[in-house]
Amino acid sequence: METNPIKILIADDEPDIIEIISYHLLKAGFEVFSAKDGSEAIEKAQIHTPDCIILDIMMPKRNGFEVCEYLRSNKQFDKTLIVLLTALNDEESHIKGLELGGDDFVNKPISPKVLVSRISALFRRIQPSATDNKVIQVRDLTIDPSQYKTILNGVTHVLAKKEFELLFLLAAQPGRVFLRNEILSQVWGNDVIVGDRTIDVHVRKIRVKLGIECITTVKGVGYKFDY
Amino acid sequence: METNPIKILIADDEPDIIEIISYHLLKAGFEVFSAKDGSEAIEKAQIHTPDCIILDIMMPKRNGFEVCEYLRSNKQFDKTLIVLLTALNDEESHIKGLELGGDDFVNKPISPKVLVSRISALFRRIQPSATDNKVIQVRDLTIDPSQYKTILNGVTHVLAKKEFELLFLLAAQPGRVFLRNEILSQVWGNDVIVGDRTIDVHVRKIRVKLGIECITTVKGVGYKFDY
DNA sequence: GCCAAGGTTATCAAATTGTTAACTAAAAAT
DNA sequence: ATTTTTAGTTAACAATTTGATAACCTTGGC
Repeated sequence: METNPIKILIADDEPDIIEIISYHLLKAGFEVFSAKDGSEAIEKAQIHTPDCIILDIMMPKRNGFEVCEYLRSNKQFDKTLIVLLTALNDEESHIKGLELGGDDFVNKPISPKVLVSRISALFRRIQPSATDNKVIQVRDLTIDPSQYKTILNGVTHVLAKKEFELLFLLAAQPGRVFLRNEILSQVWGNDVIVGDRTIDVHVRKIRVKLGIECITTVKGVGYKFDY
Repeated sequence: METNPIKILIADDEPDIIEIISYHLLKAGFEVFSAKDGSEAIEKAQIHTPDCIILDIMMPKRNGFEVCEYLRSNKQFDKTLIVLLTALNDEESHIKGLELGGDDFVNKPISPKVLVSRISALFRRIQPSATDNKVIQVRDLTIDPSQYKTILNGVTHVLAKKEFELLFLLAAQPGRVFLRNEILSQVWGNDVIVGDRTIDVHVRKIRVKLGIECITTVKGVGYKFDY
């Protein structure tokens, strides 16, 4: 899976702030852009479509509130996190910032580490859960657990639940041999007791339905996905 | 869709804090539960499965960090927002709280209005699809949630509320299989207990009313929209 | 040939879903 | 206020699909 780095734009009129925060963001693995005022922030945002924008509220040209409002009126930045940063420590600004669509509001002075930590927490929350089912793609075979769907060469093959789960288990680690015991505990669960031939029968059904040799028998050991 | 109020659990050993924050949360339309220590927080969390938990860090029995860690080790609370609240104002706690899985970390004293505002911002961010009422258009089928209206091939079909909500849920992510549990919690809500056949009956009504094969059964798993 | 391991098939039981009708509660109409 | 309509739910039963097993077959090694 393609793992482009997460892009963050930081807009502040104090070069020192930009420098120190950029440093910490880079160290945390983000890709960083910067802007020195509100207008530049909008320009850079349009160019790079960052995943997160850190906005100082008091900036020349256009202040943070204005930039935030502009971004939120644009569908392009729907999913862009906005972190507002300010030396003002008043309740009104705080609430205003959040109501304009800010995702976080942080008072200066702020430890760069804490800021990075907060941003990471936001990303963690909005990212689709890591436990989400992942699509397996091998040559012309697609196995999609979120749809319980197996597509071979453009044709959808409908597998029953157990068949699908068995295939998915094996295909998740192509080449690896799964012992019969492993297969039983993963697909059937630990407390279920089924007979010796059950796995074989299911393997057969998969072979028949897909019509390809994708599950290899390893005699005396188990089965592996090999395609 | 499901319009049950958002549930928030607040855990703090100072009754005054609970009272004032509860007041503001209730005023903002949330349903509020409270706990006076860490153990009670966990109990109440298990009973009510709140959408957000506000945890004071310094509490008797189990402190906020411990509760946070416990919640995060439980899949049941995957999607539960955790806001950590503390009078300690040190960088280490702040980072620790976020790394343990907290979604926000707020220093006391905090204006209740600001706190509510922050929580609302978090919900706004994580529930983008829950609030957006987008029209779904697939071939000659239009599903318009703003009007609770389904148009197939120019003809308007009137679906009842639950029928419509079920169809909309599935159609919002075509192809994706929704487990029966997911459907129940999305359309009927977490607290409602309905019988096994209820979903089937509603699916049938949709099928009959629309007269097309748009909902596919995935036996042993759930249903998906496929048209 | 004999044995062990796996393959194949048919069959039956169990699980799951589909269908219909009836009941209840709420909303709308009279 | 009463009746009528509608939506939602449930129960009972039918239909279907899936899963498991037994029985038998095939293959390869010794």
